[in-house]
Amino acid sequence: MSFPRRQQEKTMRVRFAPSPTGFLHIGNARTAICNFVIAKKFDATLVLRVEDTDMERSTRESEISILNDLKWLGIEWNEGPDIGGDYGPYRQSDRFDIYREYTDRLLRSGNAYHCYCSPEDLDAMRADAAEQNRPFAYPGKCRNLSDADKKRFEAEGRTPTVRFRVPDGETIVVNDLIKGRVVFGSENIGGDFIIVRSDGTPIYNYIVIIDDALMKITHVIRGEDHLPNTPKQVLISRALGLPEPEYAHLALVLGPDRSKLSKRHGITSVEMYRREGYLPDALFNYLAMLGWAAESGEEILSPDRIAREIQIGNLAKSAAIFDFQKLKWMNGMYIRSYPLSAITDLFIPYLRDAGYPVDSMDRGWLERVIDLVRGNCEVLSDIAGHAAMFMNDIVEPDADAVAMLRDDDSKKIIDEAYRLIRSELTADNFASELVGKIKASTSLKGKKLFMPVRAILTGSQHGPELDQAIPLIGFERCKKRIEYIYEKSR
RNA sequence: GUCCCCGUCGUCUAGGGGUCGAGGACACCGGGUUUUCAUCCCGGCAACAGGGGUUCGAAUCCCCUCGGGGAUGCCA
Repeated sequence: MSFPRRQQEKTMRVRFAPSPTGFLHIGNARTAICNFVIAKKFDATLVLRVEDTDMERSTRESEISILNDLKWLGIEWNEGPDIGGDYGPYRQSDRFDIYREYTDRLLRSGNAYHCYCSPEDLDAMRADAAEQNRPFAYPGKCRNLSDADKKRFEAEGRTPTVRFRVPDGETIVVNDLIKGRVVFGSENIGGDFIIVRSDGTPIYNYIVIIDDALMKITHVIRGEDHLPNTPKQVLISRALGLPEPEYAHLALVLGPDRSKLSKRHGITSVEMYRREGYLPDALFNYLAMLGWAAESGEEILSPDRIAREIQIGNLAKSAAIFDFQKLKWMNGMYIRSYPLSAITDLFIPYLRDAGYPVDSMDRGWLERVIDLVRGNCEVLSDIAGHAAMFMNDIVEPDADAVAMLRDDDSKKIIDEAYRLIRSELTADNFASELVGKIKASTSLKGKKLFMPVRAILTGSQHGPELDQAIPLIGFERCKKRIEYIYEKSR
C-alpha cells in the first residue's frame, strides 16, 4: 500500500490537532512526530490546529506550553495559530461561526435535530441500560418533537443540544492505511450523538471533519483511540457532502501495565522529560522508533533518516509499551555522541541549578571535565553528581571512602601525600609524580595504592580515571583536599 | 455488556508460505578492557498465546477460543 494515494491528485496535507488542556503528552508527541516525519518525507504541509472547543478545560497557557514542547522536539509546522496560513483561523474557538453554518445546514436537511434531554435524563437512561444489561444508545427520544413540545421545553428553561441523526442500516468502511479495512455498522454507533452542546459550542467529533475538509487535509494520522469515532465523522461528512480524508490510525502507547499511558504511570509529559535532562533528539528518536524499525536495524537515527526510511505501512498495528529503560539508554547514547561544545552548553544549566559557579569557570577546563564524565550520564541532570568532585575545593568523602581511609595503609598514604604536596611537588609536576612517589615511598601498589589516593582526592572510590582526573582537579585543590583529609585523620 | 483494534523473547521489534533449529536492540547474567565506576568489546539467557483447518511444507493464509487494549461523554 503506497501511502500518499492522493499525492498525484493534490498536494498532501497532514495535521496535528492537540487539545490545550494540559501539557503535551508523550503519546500525542508521538502522533505529532509521525505527522511531522511523514510530512517531511512527502514534502507535505503540516497544519497545527488547536482543538479548544471545551471551554471549561482549554487554556491559553496550555496551548503555549504545547507549542513550545513541539518546537523543542524539533517539530515545525507550516500553518498554525502562531504563524497563520491560508486556511485559518487555526483555533477552533475562532471558528464557531463557520460551524454554525454547517449546523444550520444539518438542521435544515433533517440530518440533525434539537434534543431537550438533560444530562440527568441521559444519566437515568444510561443507568437503566446498565441495569438491564443492554448497550446504551440514545433512543432518539427527541427525534420527532412537535413545535408544541419544543415550546414547552423552552418554557421550562431547557436549552437544547443538537444531535446528529444516525441513519439506519448503513455500512461505513474505513480503509485505514495502517489497520486495513475496518467495517462499522451504523446501528452500532450508539444512537444519535450530540454535535452541539446546550451552550452552543460544538463537539470535537463533529467539527473535526469540517475542519479537515476546510483545511484540505488529505491524510489524518492520529491515535488509534480515534478509530471508533471515525464512522461518526464519516457519516457527518456524507451528510454534509464533504470530502473524506485518508486515515492512518497509530497504535497506542501503553504504560507498563498495558493500559493507555497516562499520568498515573509517572512521567508522561514532554515537559517533564525536558526538565529531567532528556535530549529532544533522543526523545524524538525513541518515540519515532516505538512501533517502527528501520530496515537496517539501526536504532539511533536522525529525523531526516527517519523521514527518509519510515513507511506508513510499516508502522506496527499493535500497541507498544513505553520503555523508560530504553529511552534512557538512547539518551545516554546521544549524550556521548554530541559534539563536546554542544553537550557542554546543555549540561551547564544543570550544573548551575546544582549551585556550582559555572559562569566563572574556564570553558576549556569545563569541557574537559564534561568529556571525562559524560559517559556516566544517562540524563543531563546526572551531571551534577558526576561532576561534583571537580566543582568545589573540598569534597567531603562518602561513608565508604571514610571507612577505607581508616586502615593503616591508607594512613601511610595520607601522611606521605601530605608531606609530598607540601614539599617536593609543584603545580607543574604533581599530576605526573604524585601517585608514583607515594608508591615508591610506601611500597603499596594496585588497589591498595590507587583507592586511598582516589578517596583522598575525589571523596569516592568510584569515578573517572585518576590520571585524567588529577590534572583537572588541579594542584591547589589537590593540596587543599590532601590537607583536609590529613587534618581529619589526626 | 456491545462495537472496534491487536496478539513473535520481560520490553521495542525483524519476518508476510520453505533460506527460521526465528534475527537485531534495551534490560538481565557472564567475560574482557578500565588496578575503581561508567563507557567500549565479546559471549549467554529468552518468544511465534492455544486449538483446529488449508498446504508436500505455516511464525507467515483461514476459522474458533483465550488474552490484552480502545471506544461506548453536553472530553479530545
